[in-house]
Amino acid sequence: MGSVIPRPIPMPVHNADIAAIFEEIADLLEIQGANPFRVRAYRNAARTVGEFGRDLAALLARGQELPKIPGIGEDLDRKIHEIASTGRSAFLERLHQELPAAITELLHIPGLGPKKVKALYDQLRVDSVEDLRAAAQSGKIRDLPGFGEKTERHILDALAVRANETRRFRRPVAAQYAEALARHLRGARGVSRVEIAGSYRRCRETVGDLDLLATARDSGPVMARFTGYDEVAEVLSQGETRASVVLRCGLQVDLRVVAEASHGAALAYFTGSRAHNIVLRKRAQARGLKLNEYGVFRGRGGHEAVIAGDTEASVYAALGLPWIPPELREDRGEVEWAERGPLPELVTRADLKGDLHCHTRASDGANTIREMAEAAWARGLAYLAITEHSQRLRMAHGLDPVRLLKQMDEIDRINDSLQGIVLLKGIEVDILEDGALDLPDDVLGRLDLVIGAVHGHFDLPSARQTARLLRAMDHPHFTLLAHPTTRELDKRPPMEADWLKVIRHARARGCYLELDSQPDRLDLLDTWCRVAREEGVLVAIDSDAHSVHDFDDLEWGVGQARRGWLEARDVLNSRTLVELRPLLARTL
DNA sequence: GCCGTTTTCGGCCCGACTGTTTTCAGTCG
Repeated sequence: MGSVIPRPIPMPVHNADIAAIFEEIADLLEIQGANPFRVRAYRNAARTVGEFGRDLAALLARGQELPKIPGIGEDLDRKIHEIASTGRSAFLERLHQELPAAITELLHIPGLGPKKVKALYDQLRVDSVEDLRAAAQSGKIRDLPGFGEKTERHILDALAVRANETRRFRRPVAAQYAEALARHLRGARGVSRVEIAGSYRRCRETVGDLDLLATARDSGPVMARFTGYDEVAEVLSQGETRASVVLRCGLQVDLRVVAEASHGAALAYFTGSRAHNIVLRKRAQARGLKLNEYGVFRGRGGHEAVIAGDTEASVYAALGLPWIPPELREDRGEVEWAERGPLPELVTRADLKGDLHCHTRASDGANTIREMAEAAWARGLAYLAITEHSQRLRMAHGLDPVRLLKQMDEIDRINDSLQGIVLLKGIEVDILEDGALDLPDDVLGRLDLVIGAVHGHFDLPSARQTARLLRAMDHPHFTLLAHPTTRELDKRPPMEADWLKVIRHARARGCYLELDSQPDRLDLLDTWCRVAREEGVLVAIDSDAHSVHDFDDLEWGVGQARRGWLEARDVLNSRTLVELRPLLARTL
């Protein structure tokens, strides 16, 4: 048989692919010294497209128009069409003829920006990390104009660090370092408060660095206490009001010290996001005001008068806005919303009345049913669903019908003797490759709720994955889709599926989506939480606890839900047990 | 490249720190 020449199959193009192309165009234009605002237009477009809730290529493939997206004009609209249909951009390919493709990786080395990268390329033909290392090691860089011995050494240092990869820290891990350091700084003389700002305060699932803000009359003592902290491995920079260090764990921490009168403006500024800050500043400018980390000012030159800055609320008020919760500050339309009407009253941990997903020793958990019930009760929960794995997950000791029926009897007995908390009978049943469920109907029908979950075949083509999930939801006893996209941070990307279709199907079938609070899952993702809310599908914020300690993870899930604009009423387990029961009964 | 209750052209967020300079450009957040 002759060899078959495979025809190129067009890869599905996702918003992230379009964003990556725009980001690369921005990098190359910046190195070429293009108009910085043109560069920014591409970067903004990359961010907005990357975060956009609907898959743009899929939209276009169905013959629909692109929705109006702020920052996407005629030209970028055309480029999105091109990338969506071909997976490529002719403009990017033209740029690649002018500059080597690998050169953009040089921009990611700390200390090297577009100007220096351009100089290295023009004068030493450096166009890759390997070239850069060779040039630095042979001492050629120090003689370039604008460079020097220190720059050369910093490049070598950065390349050495790069070998162990700059990593982001999970929020709970960052929390341990952040809280301890903040406590340490609060002990400095003259410090009235220390707060953790940045992406940490915005409840991002991971943080790249920590931003601490201290309020003090005199910055000296707190600066000294910061750089002298015994976990500091290196001081990157240190001035009067600002310093950066790297902790031994590799986490970078930036500290800013401001006066009491600037506390609110500085807290807003260092909480970000950068895109949100830019929107606020433009808004200030449009009102004849100036906003910076010291306050809101009216007037110019030597006649500036401060009109706000001591609290965040005063800053927002000066711009004609209500205070916006940090979790919403991503430039995803929050300022427009704040202007037009009330912002959502975001769900809090205290709103959660129960938890619909946990495991015990019967499958892969560490504790008994009673221990889990008591731990949940101690954390203020009034109901808890026991949801073991099903038989297919042999490794997790999944339950077959016989063991499940036995456990249901056991739950009945324990419920009789429990005070203050009620156990619900459930299962985390495997959704098989074809969308069938891993246990027989008559058994599933006897449970209070059925959580369906994908634990294998993660990489089916999008259409098949979607069909699999829809079929599972069609099952008459299906209640809740667990960790819907199955992503695990640093381990497994979200599955490919038509999530809008999945969400709408959940709505049509009267079932729900889960936000799994485990720190490396935090799945449903924030942007899809928001779509679920808009589509009227309730989200259950569950711990997926495998031990009594894991109920504390609910805090991380709530943070993610807040980033997804969820209010208590959008959350299934904000209901009391009496309100919940009818919602668990499938009627559609 | 985008955008318009000042504008279809001319704007586009702001400040700290470092290193290489000798008054400031580049980088970063």
